[in-house]
Amino acid sequence: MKPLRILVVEDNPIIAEDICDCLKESNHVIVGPCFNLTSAKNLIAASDIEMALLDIHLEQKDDGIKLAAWLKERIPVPVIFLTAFSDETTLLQVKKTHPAHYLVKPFTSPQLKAAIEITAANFYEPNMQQSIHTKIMKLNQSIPDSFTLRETEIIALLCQGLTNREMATELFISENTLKTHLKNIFIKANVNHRSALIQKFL
Amino acid sequence: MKPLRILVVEDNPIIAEDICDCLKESNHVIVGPCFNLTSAKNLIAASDIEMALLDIHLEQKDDGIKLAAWLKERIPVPVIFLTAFSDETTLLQVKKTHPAHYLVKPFTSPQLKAAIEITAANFYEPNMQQSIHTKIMKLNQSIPDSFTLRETEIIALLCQGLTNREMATELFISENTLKTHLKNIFIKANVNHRSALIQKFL
DNA sequence: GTGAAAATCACCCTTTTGGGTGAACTCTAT
DNA sequence: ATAGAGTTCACCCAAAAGGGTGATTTTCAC
Repeated sequence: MKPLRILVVEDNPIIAEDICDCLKESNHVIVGPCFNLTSAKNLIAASDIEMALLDIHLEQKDDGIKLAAWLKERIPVPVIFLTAFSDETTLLQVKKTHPAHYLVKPFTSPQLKAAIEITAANFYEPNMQQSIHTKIMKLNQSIPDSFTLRETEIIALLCQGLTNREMATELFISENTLKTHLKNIFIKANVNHRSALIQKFL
Repeated sequence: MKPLRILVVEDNPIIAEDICDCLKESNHVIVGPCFNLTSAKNLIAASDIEMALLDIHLEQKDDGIKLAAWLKERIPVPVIFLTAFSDETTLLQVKKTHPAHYLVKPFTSPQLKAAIEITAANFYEPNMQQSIHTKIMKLNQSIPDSFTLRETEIIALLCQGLTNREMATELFISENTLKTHLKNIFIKANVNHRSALIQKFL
């Protein structure tokens, strides 16, 4: 897989070393390691990072969580927490930051590697087609008149930013037919142009 | 947290028992446990599940992955893999299914609990979406000619599915001016219609 | 086999968008 | 002061999309 620039924030030097060794094996570029909030923020400002491995307990008990929240506001980057804390209170805070992954210490090198791989795949190789279908199905349950199979296909293509002609070609139907479907879709989704529809699904 | 109906697929009875004990502690409803592909599919058909804990190695080495792929096509449900396999080949397959979490055996009860909590939060308490402005800024770094302030404003509105007239009204400028901006945006983003633009950002 | 739903297609007409050109009027940094 | 970037606006034309009506064929459950 493509090497990523990964921020490492871990105040225990021994664990930090382990993490860095593991990252090096996978050919990732380590940003850090750093040991507290301020140096982490400086590092983030200085380098483009693509993933963050954060320890929760730094100077304060919840610094890692604060950092994750701060990061979330600024850069769209997946966060993996690495922590010994799995108590209810911590978890409640953690959940709010919607981390990509959560590793409870002690963890093994394969666990870390797997977590990084999965996270990277979910974040950087999203399966667009799939998720649109999923969203349509979800919406189908809440809408009185649900979409037919053909209609969901068309919505999926539409959400990829295709024009009517492109979609018609893709589906081997005439542009007129496609427009008919589109009209029905708009009525069901209660919108009157494609942008609004895309906005609903994407 | 709200109890979830969780499908458990694990062919090792001892581990299955451990998992179920852990789920019971957290007040979740166990669907299963079951031990192979077919019974899992039957269970899924019979009951509405809200999460799936899948062992990868069932009868065949990759049954869990197949099940996850099958599930993904049908029901929008987060999947957590529980497995001893963390080799490259397995991981490659796993990544394609975009699981919510991945636990390498042996794992502890707190690890499992944390994984479930995080997964549930990510899936059922959806994260506040990254502001479009943030995404634009991110894209700005990778684009030779970056967007101006006014342009980012317009992109943000466009991504909300507004028409030209609506955007012009919103920004107190004429429709012609808006169109000029839009033209520039399209050139910079290298697209030739709004849907493709939205798709790029949303 | 019948009826309903889904999918296919053709017109027509209006509105919206996309794209080209040209031109002011701010700012701001040199 | 002035060059350049950014914002504002107008006009024109062509292409695409939206919306209405009507009709035929498939498909599938009853």
